[in-house]
Amino acid sequence: MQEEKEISQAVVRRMPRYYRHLGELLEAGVERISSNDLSRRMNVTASQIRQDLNNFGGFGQQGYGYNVKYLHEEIGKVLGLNRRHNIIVIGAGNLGQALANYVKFEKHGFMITGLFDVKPELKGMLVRGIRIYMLDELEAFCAENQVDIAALTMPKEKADAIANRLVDLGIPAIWNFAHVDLELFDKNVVVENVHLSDSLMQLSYNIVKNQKK
Amino acid sequence: MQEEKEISQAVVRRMPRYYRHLGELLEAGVERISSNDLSRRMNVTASQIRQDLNNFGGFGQQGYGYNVKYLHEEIGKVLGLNRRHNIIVIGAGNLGQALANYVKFEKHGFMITGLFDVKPELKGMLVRGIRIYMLDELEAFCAENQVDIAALTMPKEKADAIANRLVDLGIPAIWNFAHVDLELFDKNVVVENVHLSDSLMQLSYNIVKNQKK
DNA sequence: TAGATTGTTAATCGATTAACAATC
DNA sequence: TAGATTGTTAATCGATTAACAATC
Repeated sequence: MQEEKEISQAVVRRMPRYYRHLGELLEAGVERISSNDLSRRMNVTASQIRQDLNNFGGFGQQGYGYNVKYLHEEIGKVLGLNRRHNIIVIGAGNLGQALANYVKFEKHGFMITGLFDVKPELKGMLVRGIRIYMLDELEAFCAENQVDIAALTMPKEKADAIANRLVDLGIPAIWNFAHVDLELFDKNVVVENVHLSDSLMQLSYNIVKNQKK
Repeated sequence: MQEEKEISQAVVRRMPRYYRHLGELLEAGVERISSNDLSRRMNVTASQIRQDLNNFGGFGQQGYGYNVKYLHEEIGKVLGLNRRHNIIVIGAGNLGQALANYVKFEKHGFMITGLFDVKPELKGMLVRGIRIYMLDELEAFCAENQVDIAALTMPKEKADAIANRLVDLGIPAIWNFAHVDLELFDKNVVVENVHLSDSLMQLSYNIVKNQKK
């Protein structure tokens, strides 16, 4: 198969933001938009918008601009939002339950289908209709249900072991909230980190910097 | 005052990760480490590590490497972790309460001092000892308590209005979990976005890409 | 001292911006 | 057709990597 030109993660990181803004324009009833108008709205250069989009296809039309509905759909496809993703959440603590309660994800095809924990008192509980299983039921669950993404919200000490157990089960992607860099033996598994502490520290850095001015 | 050389956000984003790894080394009783050993551990180049650190000072010693404890402390100072940051959380829903329950932040000086919501039934409730106030008590609270960071976890429709109210109150930084790009009239306010949906979409992109191979 | 490893300058690489021909 | 705006090539800018002299 022809090797496609690798698209940089810098570009990929920007795509959800385009998708979001186009969704807002769509809701506002805007039919078409030029890279220039979009650039003003998003505070990026028009040039970057055109470059970014052209990594995935020629979605615009000279003299016209971009059709909002069409571009929104196409970016959705690029991001894989045209298919369903089943998510399990490992760790049914506050963060795990918060994720389970977050309905917005479903709009884009991300469905949480199970929560897992080790605390016996949680067994069988429902969070917004989603069942909490015991961690030792994980293998059985995965045998019967397709799982596309596992979100890790357990303490960092347990993250590596469980992550590799998930990899063994053939789960292709990990959404990691545990405060470690996962060490996976299968490098093909996709990992996306959400390190809230790191984010706070960046914020803190910028506060201190700002106060020096 | 002498204008300091601006440090790129690319560098700033990497600092919390250095801090974390040095913390782990410290706990493991490691006394010193060379950029080369650290680079192997973190999967970055030794050259980048030395460049990054030298933006903030010469923390190492030729022929020796870096003293783990010292470097950890210095990066902590760079990130502003040597001072206390008071955080209020706007929106006492699942995510807001999950943040309030997250004890780890306190270790680095980030203290949540209040939650705010509009639902009357939440008024006066405690989450891990932290009180939930009504949103109309915000001004009074800020008059009596120093607030360094406001975390926004309310629905996106309300985010802009509340964010600008916070800016008016002189709060210097916003940790934004609402799914919008905030439009602030004061550009000096520091904003750090945590867009969970965007993160999921990136993950989704990479899953689809991986499956094509 | 000899060996190790930093701090820093120079070289390379990649990402962003500018420019413009193509074309709707 | 004339005007607008894309898609794409070329130029610039910035970030990463390599190299090495300084020095512990």
